[in-house]
Amino acid sequence: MHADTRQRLLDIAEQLFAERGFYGVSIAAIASEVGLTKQGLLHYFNSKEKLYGAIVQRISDDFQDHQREALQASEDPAERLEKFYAALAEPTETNVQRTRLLMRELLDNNERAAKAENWYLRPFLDRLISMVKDVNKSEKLSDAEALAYGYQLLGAVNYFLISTSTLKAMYGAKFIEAISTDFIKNLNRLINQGLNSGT
Amino acid sequence: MHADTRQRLLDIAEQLFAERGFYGVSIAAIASEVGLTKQGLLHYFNSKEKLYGAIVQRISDDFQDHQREALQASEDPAERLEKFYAALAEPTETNVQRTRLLMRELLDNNERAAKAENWYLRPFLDRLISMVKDVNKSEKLSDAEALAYGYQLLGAVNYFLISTSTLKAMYGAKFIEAISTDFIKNLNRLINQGLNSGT
DNA sequence: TACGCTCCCTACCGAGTGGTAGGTCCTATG
DNA sequence: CATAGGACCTACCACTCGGTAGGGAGCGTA
Repeated sequence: MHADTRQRLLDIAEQLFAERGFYGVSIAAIASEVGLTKQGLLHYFNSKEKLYGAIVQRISDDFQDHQREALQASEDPAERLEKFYAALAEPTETNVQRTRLLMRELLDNNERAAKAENWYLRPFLDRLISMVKDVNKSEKLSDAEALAYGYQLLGAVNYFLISTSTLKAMYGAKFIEAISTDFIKNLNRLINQGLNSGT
Repeated sequence: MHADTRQRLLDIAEQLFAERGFYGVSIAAIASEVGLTKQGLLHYFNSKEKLYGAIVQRISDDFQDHQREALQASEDPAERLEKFYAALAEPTETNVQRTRLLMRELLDNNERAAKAENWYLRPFLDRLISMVKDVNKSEKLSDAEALAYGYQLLGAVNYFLISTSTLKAMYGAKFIEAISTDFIKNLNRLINQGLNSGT
């Protein structure tokens, strides 16, 4: 019961973990933000790791949902890919937040990478590979080529998303908004040109 | 004096910070790795922040040195850009390590972003803008367009670098090596096509 | 010999960490 | 009305954190 408190816990913890990282946030801080004591939190998730894991899982699930939606959004594979990346690049607050968190996960995951065969993003990437391969079937891209290509765009989008706040402070909000526009434009160009003009 | 110990301190701390993040490493852990006590470390850098700052500064300086070298490596602006990104993408251990650390900095910097006008990467980015603009002068790219473009490639390269270890665990080392080859190939194609085929 | 300086140590501090033990209140069910 | 269990509390545990105080060994200089 009280799934409400549980949700709020996840929401706020997600935000804090995204901003400060796993070691940068104490469960006491999270709890107090929700209006609980540390032990109130531990009542729902009996360790810090469990809480963190639940958050990553939730994000991963949502990501795959969005990916499935993108698959059904259009008939044209190229357009599908465009929409997919456009959705990823959307500078929503929660989107930026989650990208930050996943980026941190990717960095921290390095240590425990041994168990990464079953990494939560595996199905996400597998689907990405097939999406890319669908765009230009005549070329018969290998899985490696497709992933290399899809990962470049993924990196471009994610890196830009987590940079915007810093860039804004550096160059001013207006300048960065201009960049955001150019960014998407450029991205779509890369998607279409990159895949249609041979290896 | 004893610049030797100081260097070893910086080297090892850089490695640990890159792997586990600022809050993930204690100065005691760093010191013991070097063969010192915590207080031996504090003799050289009288706070954790100072140590971390020195590391970021050192990386930043080296990056700009490499950038300057790239500028003098070739006469052709496009080729210059190619070499520049190729150098960034080199999967050296130290290169990967430093990319990880800088990525973490970028994530953590969000909180203290207010003071980012003088961020250590500012000159690096400014130079990048002019490098991109040099490639196709006839088009007269705006600064925003140039940065959007340069940043996409920057993100693609950096994101891929920090991902390799996880990807290897997921898809196997052989597959990822294949991707690395395709990655550079693809990157160069993006550099040339992206800039020469109109907005 | 005396002095001061660099390098590095042991001992210690206050604050904060994740987690446990045990209890109280509230509500739903019998 | 009794009881069981979920939700949440206070109090506390053992431990780690970054940082300070102070001292000692080895050195160069006077």
